[in-house]
Amino acid sequence: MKQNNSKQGATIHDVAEYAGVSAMTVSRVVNKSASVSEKMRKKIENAIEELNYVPNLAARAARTGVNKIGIIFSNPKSHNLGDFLMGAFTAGSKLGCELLIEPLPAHPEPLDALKTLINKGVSGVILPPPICDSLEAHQLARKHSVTALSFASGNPKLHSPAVLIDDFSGASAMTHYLIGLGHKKIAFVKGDPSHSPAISRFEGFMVAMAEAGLDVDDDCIYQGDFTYKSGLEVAQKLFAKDKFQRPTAIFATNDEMAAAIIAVAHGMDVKVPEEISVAGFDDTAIASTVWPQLTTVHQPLRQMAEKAVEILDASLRKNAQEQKHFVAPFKLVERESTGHC
Amino acid sequence: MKQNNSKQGATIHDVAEYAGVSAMTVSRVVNKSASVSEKMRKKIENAIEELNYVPNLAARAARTGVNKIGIIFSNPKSHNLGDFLMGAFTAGSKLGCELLIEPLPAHPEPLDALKTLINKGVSGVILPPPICDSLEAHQLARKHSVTALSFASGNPKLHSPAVLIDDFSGASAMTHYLIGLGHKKIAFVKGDPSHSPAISRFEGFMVAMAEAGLDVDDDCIYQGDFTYKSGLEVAQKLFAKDKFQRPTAIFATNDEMAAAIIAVAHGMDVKVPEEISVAGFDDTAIASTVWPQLTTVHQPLRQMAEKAVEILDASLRKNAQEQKHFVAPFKLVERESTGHC
DNA sequence: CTGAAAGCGCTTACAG
DNA sequence: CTGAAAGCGCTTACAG
Repeated sequence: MKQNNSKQGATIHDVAEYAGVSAMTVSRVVNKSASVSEKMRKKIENAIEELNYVPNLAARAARTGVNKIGIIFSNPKSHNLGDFLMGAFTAGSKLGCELLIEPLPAHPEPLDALKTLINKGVSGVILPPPICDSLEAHQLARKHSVTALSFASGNPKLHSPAVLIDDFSGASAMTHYLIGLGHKKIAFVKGDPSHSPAISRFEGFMVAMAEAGLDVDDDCIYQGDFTYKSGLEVAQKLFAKDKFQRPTAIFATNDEMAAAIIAVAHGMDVKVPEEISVAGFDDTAIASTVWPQLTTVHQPLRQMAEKAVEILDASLRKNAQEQKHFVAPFKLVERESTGHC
Repeated sequence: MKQNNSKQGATIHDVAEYAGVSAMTVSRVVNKSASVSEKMRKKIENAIEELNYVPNLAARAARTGVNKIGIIFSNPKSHNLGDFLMGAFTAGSKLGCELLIEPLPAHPEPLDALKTLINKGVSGVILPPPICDSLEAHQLARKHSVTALSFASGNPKLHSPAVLIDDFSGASAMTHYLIGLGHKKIAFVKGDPSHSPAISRFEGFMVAMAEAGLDVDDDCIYQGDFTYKSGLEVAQKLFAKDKFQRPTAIFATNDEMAAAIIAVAHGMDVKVPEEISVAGFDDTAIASTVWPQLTTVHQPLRQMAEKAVEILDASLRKNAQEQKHFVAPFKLVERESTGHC
């Protein structure tokens, strides 16, 4: 069975011949694995360009072994798993590394998931909240020479790689947006306090309100835990209030809670956004499922996952000169759940 | 950088030596690519077992080229993408084949997605509804000798491979379950009629009702389109009815619509399941997000995706004696949104 | 039915 | 800094 490749693809030898050097030197340039004279590098880079050379990952892997990267994730039912996996696997197949997924719920202790991955021989591992903030996890990884990358942490370790968004600024931007719409009395629903991004988002909200000279009453701050159900409970308290006492906008730390608030509003005949604006955070699938669709802060999970895999892959190669912390841009997504006051 | 493999792993030569044959013959046994005498096969199979031999996929790919499998999917925001990708990539990495994902929304015409994949050199492609039911799509694939697998079609082509659940029986089982709970007046929300599973599910409902000798009033059948919003609209009509005229249970063709119905019920102060039971279909993430959590029919997407990739991979190898149609078992998942009448 | 040889495209020592 | 040789583990012709 022959390879069914339309572009037959140039090999390292084609490049070598074209540039008039040995395959060895081409390999060195491609992998940045040793110094090559400026002159040769130029010639080779030109040949690569000209011949449209792309290294054959399978051949490389046959010689080198595959780079295994572990991924721990907490919630198999989460609404953003699809995006995350898409990004991770896109990068994985581009770079030719093997991805091992380890769901947290399969283990009694979170650290066991990491141990399992280490035993399977990973060279790096992606850690989401809250395990990305666990010192033990980082120590365990380091002990086994496994690079641990904090993913979407609100509080990344300085000495280890991280991919994240600026949660503080994201929340601040959303708050300013609501204020810009004329809202003065804005409620906030906190997330699970053990998740570091929840903290940063809350801080972003508070600081933005202070910047605008707006007070935040204690009774406008609700404690949620990121679940839909907790959003339901918050909404029930919120809408039990007299209409004129109520905040005119509510900003929830994630989309699931915001979606729940909309659901309750719908049932209590409170019009969204006419009577109350509702904003979420993350822009997961549920944000565009519910109606009215949620105004939220988009977290580019797909690109973030790609980047995380790239960083971990690079950290194992010689040319590991990648930046260690990658802060992805968030984006305010204005949909139908928010409006003028 | 050495491969960081705890188990160093036996090679084909180790197996050959252990069995006292040539590597060539081992390869033949492993790949079932040519006939080998019973005696040798036994010896070799024993050696493989004994040495715990697993073929090195990278080395194989270096020689053979990778098997590329295309995946078309319709909705990047769908709630079950995560499960699906997880299964597909699990199988992909186990079998050493490359997966190319092509989102439908990226193309003006659905067929363009397929053309793109064909141009990229896939040997097989996974087609979800509704494109799996398009004759043109199958013809196009066949014309380019690409194997097209229908995924979760309600109406798979007999001559081409398919992975699906028995939607008819799933819907029937759910209907019988509701009837068993004492419900007599059961409403049904149809799905997008261009999706073949929607049809089968409706038929399953109707037949089950007939089997139980229960009438289905025309005004108990609602037309939805699988979206949350359509569920919202159905719910508004439904709950506008007098309490004593209303059905005591409603069965929606998918979870999103069922979730919307619960949301409206919540707001109109109709207790679920005390006053109305709500059932969904698919068991996607949203089913266990909402509260009360949805009683639904679980479709094992992860395993189905794995199977689909396995079938497509096998169809390219010599030992393509796999069954062509794989019907995965559905499961009735009883949660809190349904109860006694 | 079985095997010795050559090669997939790349990289790792080893020389210069 | 550069290259000729050998080898990663497997499979494809080619012989017998």
